[in-house]
Amino acid sequence: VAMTSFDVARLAGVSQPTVSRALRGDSGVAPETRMRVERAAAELGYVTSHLGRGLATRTTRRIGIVAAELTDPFYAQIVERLQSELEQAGYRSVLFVDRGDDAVTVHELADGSLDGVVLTTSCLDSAAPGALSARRMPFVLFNGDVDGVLSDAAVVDNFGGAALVADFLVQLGHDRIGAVFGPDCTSAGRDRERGFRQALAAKGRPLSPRLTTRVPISFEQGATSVQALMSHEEQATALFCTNDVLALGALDAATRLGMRVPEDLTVMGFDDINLASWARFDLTTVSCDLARLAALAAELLLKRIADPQGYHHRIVVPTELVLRGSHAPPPS
Amino acid sequence: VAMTSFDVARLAGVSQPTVSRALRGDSGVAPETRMRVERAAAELGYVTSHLGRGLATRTTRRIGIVAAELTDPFYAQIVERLQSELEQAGYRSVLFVDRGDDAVTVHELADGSLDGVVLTTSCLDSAAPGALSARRMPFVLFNGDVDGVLSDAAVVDNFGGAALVADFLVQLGHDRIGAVFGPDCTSAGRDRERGFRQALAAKGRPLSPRLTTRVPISFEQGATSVQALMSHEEQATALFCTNDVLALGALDAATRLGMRVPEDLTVMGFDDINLASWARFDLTTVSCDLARLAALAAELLLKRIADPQGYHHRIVVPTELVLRGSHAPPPS
DNA sequence: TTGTATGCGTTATCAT
DNA sequence: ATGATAACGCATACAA
Repeated sequence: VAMTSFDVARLAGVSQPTVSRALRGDSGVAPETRMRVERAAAELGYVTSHLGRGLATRTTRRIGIVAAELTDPFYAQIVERLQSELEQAGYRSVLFVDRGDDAVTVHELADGSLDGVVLTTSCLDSAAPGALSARRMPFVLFNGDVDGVLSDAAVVDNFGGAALVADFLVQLGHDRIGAVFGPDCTSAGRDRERGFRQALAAKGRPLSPRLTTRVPISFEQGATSVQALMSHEEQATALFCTNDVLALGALDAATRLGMRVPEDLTVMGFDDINLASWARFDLTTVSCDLARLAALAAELLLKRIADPQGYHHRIVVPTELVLRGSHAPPPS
Repeated sequence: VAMTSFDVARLAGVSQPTVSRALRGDSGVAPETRMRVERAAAELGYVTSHLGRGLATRTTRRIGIVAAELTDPFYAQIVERLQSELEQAGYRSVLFVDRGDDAVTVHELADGSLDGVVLTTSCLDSAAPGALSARRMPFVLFNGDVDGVLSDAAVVDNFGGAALVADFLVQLGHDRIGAVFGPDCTSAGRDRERGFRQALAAKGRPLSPRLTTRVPISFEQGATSVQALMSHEEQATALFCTNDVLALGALDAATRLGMRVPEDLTVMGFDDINLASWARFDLTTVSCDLARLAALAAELLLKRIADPQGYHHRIVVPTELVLRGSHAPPPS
């Protein structure tokens, strides 16, 4: 079932380059010739070879997406949005899963099989962005900044969003406020933590270290954090989890421990992922229009591919509080 | 930053084919030569071109995964598992999202950029499997059969699993049993429905049409189904949703309607996705080891790629009931 | 063990 | 408007 443009050419009675031109809709092909070629191609079930075209054009219409495990609903959601945006622009997505062990090397991304890369898991000190940059490989950072590398980025107002949470909790009257932070190696994690701490400090309510923990991001870690924090004698009345996945885990653990949310414990998240609005969670959180963020990231990347020399852009998407059912004033 | 094996060859003082051989670990290369080549390659930051290699070997080490939207946690989970299995075997995954509009055409899959395809969304009458088969393109069906096409497939015992649910509900004492079925165009949907109906009929409890509905598969559809079914005067006391995503939607709607699960309503699902075990859902469901199913599908596909002429295999994975907290005897 | 020559399937450049 | 020819970057058969 081998099929090349030569076969089509023979059947249509033209030369191979003419087949290439006709099938691509190149101008300067006689309408009648084009017809013949298209008919021949259809008859043979011919499909242009991706490899042949790629080698000749030095382009692949493929984008690498580096994400965490898709069992993390945050990543499932943004990969879905990125793939959709890229597909609409005629690009296919190659999925690279960063399972934390630095297994995604630059070699895999820079073997000429990709026109560009979306990085969604980069830390401040990650090597990939710098390496891609050095190779002139187009890439964009999704909600992340990296030290010392000029790059395009679409990021959330992480600092401001976290500050909104702090102000809100104080306003509700909470005094014993706890927090579950994610790793501080990412700019998102760092900024959310800083925003929260600074806003609390500004209200004269500095965060107690004993009501604070830092864990890898996962549903399970969110759950175990609650168990740990709630075993103190001085229990928090409100808990800020720096992202929704941790918050959902916290809600789950609270349920298992027989605590009522929000009567016994206020839980707040960040991201407003799909699950947050489900009735069983009804999570009060910080929304940042992830769909728009993905669209912006895709757009930045495609612009970079089209114009490798252009100025770099860093777009910040604003945040807002979404009040649902997981918050309340502290129990009296 | 263009870099070819010729550049490496020149720096190492050898011919281009020698570079190819040395870097691939081909036998018959002098250790000292190999050293020189490797050093030169490292110095230049050379990476073998995927397109060049692909064109020469007629192989790409890439697999297409056709799945539904990743916001469906079932698909997020299986794509994650498939990607992981394929990655371990040295293959990368290209993600194709079937958004229901038949947008994934065979042309996209058969342009020579993929060594094989995993189909997870095929209906009984889908065109893709037959077309891939005609083109001798390796593919495997994930939990699905297709009419009239010889193919490899890893499927769940859908019929048996659904029968387990029927027997269990009857045993619990339920009399007014309802069901939310998915589309009957897939073999999984069809078999689950048949298994459930036949097992109920065998117990002398045929399914009442008024307590039955058929909807596309999504969280939202599961929710609206409950609203519809529960507005009858004759309310069901137990509801079988033919997959967990529908069941989670049902739970969500039940919560919104102020119904208690399982006191007022028993809800059962099928698949045992990750979310089913979260405390906030605690869904009683049918488990079928999705991780194993994904591993089997990947294995079948890789075997097919290695031996295109081999016999086709259809592997059926058994099911078992997982009793959690969403079931109870009917309210008296 | 290594080098030479060729082919993989396209697009692009140049003639005609 | 079309055809001949040369890349694109690699692997492979063959020669040395």
